[in-house]
Amino acid sequence: MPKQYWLMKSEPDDISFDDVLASKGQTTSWYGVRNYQARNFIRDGMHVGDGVLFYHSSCAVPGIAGIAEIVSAPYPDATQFDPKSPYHDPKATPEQPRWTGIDVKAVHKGRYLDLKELRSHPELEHMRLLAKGSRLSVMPVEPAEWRFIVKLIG
DNA sequence: GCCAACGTTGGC
DNA sequence: GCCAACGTTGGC
Repeated sequence: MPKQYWLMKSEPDDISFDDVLASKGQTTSWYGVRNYQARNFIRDGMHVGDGVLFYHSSCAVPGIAGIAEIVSAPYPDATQFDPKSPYHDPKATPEQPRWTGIDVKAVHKGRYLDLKELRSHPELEHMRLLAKGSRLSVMPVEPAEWRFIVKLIG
């Protein structure tokens, strides 16, 4: 399985890249994805060792905050079973889970690439993130885009 | 807070 | 299966 690349959005007011860097093992459990397309990318596409662009959304300066890595297999997102969680799904059961989580480790923080800069590079004009109306919180990144962005981050 | 774009729900 | 109504995302 060749290494694949992903972009994952987090609201920094909730969990920022720095928060993950500061946490135990620099690793966080990615939970709360409640969109089927995004879920399918996690459940069916992600493997240990895949690269992740950690994106900050719904904040003052949206952009790519750092590089991360998938460090677990996908597993049922525990918050779906928790009635007290905002991510609770009454239709999900442990026997028939509906939503998927995965462990993500922060590996490198370089220069912050804000959205305006991302849009300024012709090399990135076809990024799914930048497509009109794109709202997915988890999406694939092309290897060429990944290499270009990693170079920019430094 | 606004609003465009997209996803989901539910009546029929 | 259609589609209107509603909810959410996320940049600005």
